[in-house]
Amino acid sequence: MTHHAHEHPPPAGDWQATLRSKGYRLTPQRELVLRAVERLGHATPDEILGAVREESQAVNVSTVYRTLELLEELGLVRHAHISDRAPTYHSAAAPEHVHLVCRECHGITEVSPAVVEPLVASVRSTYGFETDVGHLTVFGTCGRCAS
Amino acid sequence: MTHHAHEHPPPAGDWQATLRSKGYRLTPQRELVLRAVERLGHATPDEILGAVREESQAVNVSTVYRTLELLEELGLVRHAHISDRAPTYHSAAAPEHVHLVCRECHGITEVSPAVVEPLVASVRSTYGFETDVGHLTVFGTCGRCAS
DNA sequence: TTTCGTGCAAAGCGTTTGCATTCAA
DNA sequence: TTGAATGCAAACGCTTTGCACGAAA
Repeated sequence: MTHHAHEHPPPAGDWQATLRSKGYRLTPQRELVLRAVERLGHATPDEILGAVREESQAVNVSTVYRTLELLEELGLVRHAHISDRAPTYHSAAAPEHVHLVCRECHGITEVSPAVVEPLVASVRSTYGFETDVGHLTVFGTCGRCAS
Repeated sequence: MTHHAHEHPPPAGDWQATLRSKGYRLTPQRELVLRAVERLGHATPDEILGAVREESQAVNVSTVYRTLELLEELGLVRHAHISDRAPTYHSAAAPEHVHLVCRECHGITEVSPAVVEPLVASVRSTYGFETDVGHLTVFGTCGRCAS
């Protein structure tokens, strides 16, 4: 039996059931934050806050942080450390991917998890280590900047 | 001709020449910080500060930060993001390695760069991307915690 | 009605900066 | 002697927290 970092990515739209099933309440703020994360793609807490505020409703910073933490715990969103600054959040419904981040131009390339499969298999068999592929960020220099 | 993230790891002990050759001054603080990084292995700026302070000489936090930045620019030290908190620094003289970090027990396993070679080769040929192997941190669940 | 969730404001942590002083060259 | 490096203290960016109020259930 194999292990995966996140075994049950909940179906999109089912977030209401996911919240309720664990006894959490359904609030407009939680919906707004989740929608913003889905819409923005890779966004920092601050960007999410900005997006939510444009969306007519005022939400507090601390609510954004608390909500992101909750949504991540529920497996609805995920985060990765793409810059040396704030982490970025994206929907767990989005296909899992690895980030290539260029140190020079700060460009981001999303690549298929297939690329890291040999690595995943290797550390699994050697160390029993289960890689969190969606969280993986590879730093380096992109093709344009390397030349 | 192959590429490496850092082609000229300066010989240990040659840090004085490395500093001088670029017009930087030799100060006791710089020596203390470099020695602390080499001694501690993987240490945060704060831990480095503590270690230096035990070593008899008082050094300011800002000097530690400025020195680490300089030493990294000179290729004498390197950093990786092992926790969600502060980065850790280690000597560039140490053999390059990849970090496996367990989300549950926070244990760190150092593995050979050979493990990521397929990944490195793949993104190089597909995207022309040159991976900074020494900076790579793989998050997941270690064998003990997974079982 | 009863908690849970939120807003607010303050504090927290890690890091950076401006400026006067010190010291390597 | 002189300018690079340091110490100090203040500010910074991002995140967390305590507490009173508000609103889901």
